[in-house]
Amino acid sequence: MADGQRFDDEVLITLLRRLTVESDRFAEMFAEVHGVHRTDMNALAVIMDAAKAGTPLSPTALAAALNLSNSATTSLLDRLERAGHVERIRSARDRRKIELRMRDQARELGIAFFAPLRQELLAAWRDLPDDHRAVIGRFLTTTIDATVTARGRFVEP
Amino acid sequence: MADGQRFDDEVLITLLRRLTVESDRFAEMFAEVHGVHRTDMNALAVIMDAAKAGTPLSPTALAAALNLSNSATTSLLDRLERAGHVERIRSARDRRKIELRMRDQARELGIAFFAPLRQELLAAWRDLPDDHRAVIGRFLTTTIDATVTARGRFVEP
DNA sequence: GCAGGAAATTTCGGTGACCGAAGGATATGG
DNA sequence: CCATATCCTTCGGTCACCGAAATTTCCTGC
Repeated sequence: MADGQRFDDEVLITLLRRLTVESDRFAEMFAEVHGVHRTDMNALAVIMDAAKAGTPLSPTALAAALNLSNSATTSLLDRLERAGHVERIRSARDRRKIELRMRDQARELGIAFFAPLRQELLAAWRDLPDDHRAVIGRFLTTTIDATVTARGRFVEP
Repeated sequence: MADGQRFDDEVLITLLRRLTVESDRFAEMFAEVHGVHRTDMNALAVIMDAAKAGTPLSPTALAAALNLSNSATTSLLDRLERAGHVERIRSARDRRKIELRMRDQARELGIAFFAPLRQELLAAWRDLPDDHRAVIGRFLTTTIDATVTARGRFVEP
């Protein structure tokens, strides 16, 4: 019965909405289980991305990325430092600046976060042939672009 | 150069993550522009879904759906009622109960929320043939299921 | 038909994340 | 060196949220 379904625009939009809602729930549940806030998870993700890119992150840059005030970012970093996820290091060249370094603990938390989801996703996609992956990849890319564009429309319509 | 890209598991996971991040940002920005909280948006979505299903929603059921305490839900409903989005109606049969009714204003807010995004998405998908839509639809469905399963693994592993 | 308990919601007091403004500390230009 | 800018933190206040107690209404056994 399932295979006969027509995937018109409405159905795709509904599926997209369900996907984002479920992803959100997953992240929220994970944060709750591990006793951290959603904001903290997002902050760790930003810091981790910066570490991957080799760019040491500053509190101000983090605040901008999270759309958060500087003062709120200070207490966020207090929390993360107290929990042992992050280290504040005064820059040697400009001693006003602070560089944020992740501790291994946080990296392990990130892996623990994604491992179960990752495993399920890989299993779900195991039999996808390359041409289907190409279709899906282009779909995701254009959909991401559309979302970004739609957000831009609000800021400067 | 884009068409030669290989969409292996890693690439798809990255795209999926970017998609959820961008969707989140879109919702957050919309909430901020309209002076409501994220929680309020989620609450309106739940209430709207219930209205579509024809099931009048109670504050307690809303609290459960939002994973929120009853007292927090009370003040949330105070906000929504004060803003004119929702109406509290005492149930005629059981006068302890409250039924939540959406006002047209909130429905219009929801439409205003989705309209720009919807327009962009439809444009992005305009030329998708049916067989591609089927591939995408199955992908989204299995991915949603995988996410739900992964969340279940945490609760009772 | 009424005492006692259950159910649905609200009120109350307290906690903590967040914001804006003011306050150091360090760097840079004249 | 003094003035100004930059970066971060501290401070006081606001508001969403929580847990527990209070309120209103329903239901059951006697």
